[in-house]
Amino acid sequence: MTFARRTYHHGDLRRSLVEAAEGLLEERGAAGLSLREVAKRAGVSHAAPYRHFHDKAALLDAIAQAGFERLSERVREAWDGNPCDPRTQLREAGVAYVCWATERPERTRLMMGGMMREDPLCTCLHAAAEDAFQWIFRVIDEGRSAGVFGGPDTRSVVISAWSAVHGLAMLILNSGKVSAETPEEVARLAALVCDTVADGIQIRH
Amino acid sequence: MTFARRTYHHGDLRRSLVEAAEGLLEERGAAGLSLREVAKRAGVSHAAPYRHFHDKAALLDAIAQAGFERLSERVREAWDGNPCDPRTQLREAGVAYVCWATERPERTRLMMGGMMREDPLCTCLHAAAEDAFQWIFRVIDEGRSAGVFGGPDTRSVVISAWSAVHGLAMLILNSGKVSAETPEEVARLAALVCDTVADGIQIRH
DNA sequence: ACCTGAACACCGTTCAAGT
DNA sequence: ACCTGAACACCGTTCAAGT
Repeated sequence: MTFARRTYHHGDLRRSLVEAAEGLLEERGAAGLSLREVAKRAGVSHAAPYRHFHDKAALLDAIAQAGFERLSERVREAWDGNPCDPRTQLREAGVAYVCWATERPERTRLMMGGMMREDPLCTCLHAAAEDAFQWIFRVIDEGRSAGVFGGPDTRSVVISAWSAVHGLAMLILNSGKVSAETPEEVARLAALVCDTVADGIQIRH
Repeated sequence: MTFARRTYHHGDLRRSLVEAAEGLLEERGAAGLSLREVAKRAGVSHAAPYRHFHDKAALLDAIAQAGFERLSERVREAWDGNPCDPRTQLREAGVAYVCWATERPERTRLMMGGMMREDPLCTCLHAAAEDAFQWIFRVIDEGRSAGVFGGPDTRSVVISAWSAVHGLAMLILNSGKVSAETPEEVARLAALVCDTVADGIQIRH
């Protein structure tokens, strides 16, 4: 990738640290990730990361934030790809959400495991999460405007739909009771859960 | 509670350790819980806990297991309290699940945060979790037998219902986007989500 | 400006030794 | 049988010092 360092200065240490941390995260989980090991893998001393991140939490925040941006992108694609079809939009957005989450177990645990409940130091992380969740809101809102979905109010329906999608991802990841070995099986379950919710919020004629 | 120790022998150190750990858990979370601090609060040396637990994970497992037993009890009560009424059973079981979980944030994060994905050393933990989840299965199975609920098969319907209930609890706990400050608000949202699922799986006449 | 090396206060875990 | 105290190998974080 890059030829031997000529000085003790690193080219782009911040990026190298994030990449090393992402690798270590999927290998050992957030609890087993040590900043010293990250620094070692990036080829610097254990104190060097503090030039780029205030502390360990700040590095994990950066990884979580990048995760929300990518998840957001995937859900947006499902929205874009199925215009004027709220039921399919809901199913495809849900499938994208659950597939993305289950493909990256440790990253998802980091993002969804309650790291966001801390001090509002990192507004960027909250903004990235907000943006990802925004697309689910739009799917429901558009469906209600089109007269396909009903329910008492948009917020209530969003909570129901998002709970089902998010819950399925968490159960596959953490419960050990909902087995979905292949990506196809994950997608099948996600579609099933989304269709059940769609049946529950659909206006009947 | 107990009068001064006469010897360096502790009366029931195992129990004391669990209680100290439970307190520390809700105060600082699983990541901030140290075995040395638990030992200090129980009034023993930092090596003493190893007489009763193989390692830190074993202590956390014991706490998680007790949690599943209590959660199971609450869901079972909802089942018992509403015989021959699957729709109400589902709603009340869901409300019990979400309320219990949100009342004990750190304990629930410990139980549901992926601790169970480890080696099958602790069969007791898995059995306790299995038992808790069993009641949701029964609610759906009974509802399908009674001709109230439909769906392709019981397993699929259970996954949809459990996903919605579990997902709501996780979103309230971890997302920072679904706010439910009071127990009443939590119960209202849980009932709403359960009713949406019930609408989705109900057989229509 | 960017990184190093030593230092500090913590960890989990082990083990010989005490009662 | 049950607990202690010292010891080991790790942590995260800080900071004077180097280039």
